[in-house]
Amino acid sequence: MPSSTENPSLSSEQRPAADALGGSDAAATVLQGAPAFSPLYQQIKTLILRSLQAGEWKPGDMIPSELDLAARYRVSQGTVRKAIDELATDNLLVRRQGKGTFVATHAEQHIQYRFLRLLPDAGDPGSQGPAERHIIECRRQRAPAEVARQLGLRSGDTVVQVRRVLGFQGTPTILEEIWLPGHSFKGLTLETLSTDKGPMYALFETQFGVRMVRAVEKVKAVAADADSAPLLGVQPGHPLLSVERLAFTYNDVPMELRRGLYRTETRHYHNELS
Amino acid sequence: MPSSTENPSLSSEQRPAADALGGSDAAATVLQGAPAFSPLYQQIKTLILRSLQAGEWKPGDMIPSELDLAARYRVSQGTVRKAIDELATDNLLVRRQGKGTFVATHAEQHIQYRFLRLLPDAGDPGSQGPAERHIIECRRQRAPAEVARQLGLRSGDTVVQVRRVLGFQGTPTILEEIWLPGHSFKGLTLETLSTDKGPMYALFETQFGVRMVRAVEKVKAVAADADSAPLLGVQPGHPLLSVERLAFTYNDVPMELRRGLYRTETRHYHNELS
DNA sequence: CAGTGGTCTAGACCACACT
DNA sequence: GTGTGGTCTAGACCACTGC
Repeated sequence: MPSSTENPSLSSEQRPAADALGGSDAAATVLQGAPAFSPLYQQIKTLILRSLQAGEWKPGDMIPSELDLAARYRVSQGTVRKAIDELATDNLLVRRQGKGTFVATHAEQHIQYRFLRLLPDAGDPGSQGPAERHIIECRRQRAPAEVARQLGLRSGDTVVQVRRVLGFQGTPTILEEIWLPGHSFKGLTLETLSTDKGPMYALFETQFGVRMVRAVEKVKAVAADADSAPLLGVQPGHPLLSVERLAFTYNDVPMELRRGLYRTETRHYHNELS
Repeated sequence: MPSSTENPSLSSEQRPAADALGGSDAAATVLQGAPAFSPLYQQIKTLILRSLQAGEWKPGDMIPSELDLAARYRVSQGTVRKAIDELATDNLLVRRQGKGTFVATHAEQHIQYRFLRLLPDAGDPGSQGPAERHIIECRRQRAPAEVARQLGLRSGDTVVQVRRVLGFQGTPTILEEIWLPGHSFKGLTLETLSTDKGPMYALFETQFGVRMVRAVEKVKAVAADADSAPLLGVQPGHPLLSVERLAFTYNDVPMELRRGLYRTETRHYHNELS
């Protein structure tokens, strides 16, 4: 135990929360001007987040126990607990009683597609086996202006473009166009994608160290055009769901833009509101 | 109020009620079969929920302070706190520091439509003022089989059917068909609906004591049919978003079925995934 | 000022998973 | 049994709101 002067009323100033136990300490940060009050557990949350970004703990790994972290950050278990709680509700960590707390991953999640909201109208979702996948193409090119804008790239930067079709029980159902920053996805090839089984986001984690954390989608109704229609086996003009997804890594950095066309004759986009 | 509000029954197995928790219990009850362990804060949550359902505290009301509730249920403040925390993340309660904890309401929420996910493609959501509303009809009838099924009614029970159009800046955009259990919405008329300003869900709260708590939606792409097209000012065949919403009150009781057709030329259905 | 929710601590004990 | 997360308590103090 360090200096017995660990007095309980540390809340008035920002606690440095010495990262390693090495004890850089006592350097109470002075809150000048604007910086609003930030509770300790928020600071802990940020520190944990930083370790996640830095790859100190990788997807699927178990992170140190609450007591270990409490010792490391020099706070009580309850404070660490609250930080982890929030990270868990954000789906960045997964708690498992009796075992430990783990870094969330897109692999090993018994739900095949974590972000895909398309469900069959009837029957349970798991009943129709995995989707059939056909990669149409995978090439590197210069980012179109709109793509660059959404991915936070400079217009002209290299992106990887992937096109593929997903089918269920022999019926082509989803046509997707995916753009990824070339810089972060060096070496992604059609070969890689075609060979791989399992969710694409799992591949991104294992092969490129990129973990998608959250996403926003814009959904519209559109008519199938001459290009898309044959790939989905419908007539031009057929109504399709257009789903544009922007997915983010840690720190709200956009890392993927995905434009999908969904057939919804026997499936629907499912959403829960509260 | 009279002191009749005594401690409603907590599961006796783990809580000897008032006495010191020294070691007096150990009443390791052998409940075999189903009844799994239920933490105290969950029981508290259920009790609070019950009070909400019973209307002891109405939407907009302030509920008793944490310390009051802790005394009432004979538990610590922390336990009440955790119960309230969960109810707050479920959007059933709203905490306001320094003021109190309040029952959530659809009125007074600066967001006009709590469940409506349709946003303009560009510009901020609040910029285009309120929607223009036209009630087409409001009548009582026997529930079609499918409607009855989803609302948990017997086929043949009375339902209120409402049809209306919402427009933005002069453009009809949403055509909705709404079914409500007749039993819970006695006295709902076209007159009432037309006169009222503000969200329909707010009206439901104030006039009928029905608070919608959560909802699930099924979204599809469809083609405008001959009936809908003129009401939305589009050609038959025009692609529209079909949004079927089932909304629930407390206790997951279904209370509204709503089928909407959305024009999405300049708007999109927005969704956040995590 | 008093009252409310919000943070933090320290310690006890319970439930669960592995070995 | 040991180690993990999960629950519960009691008490202290902080931050915000309104009288």
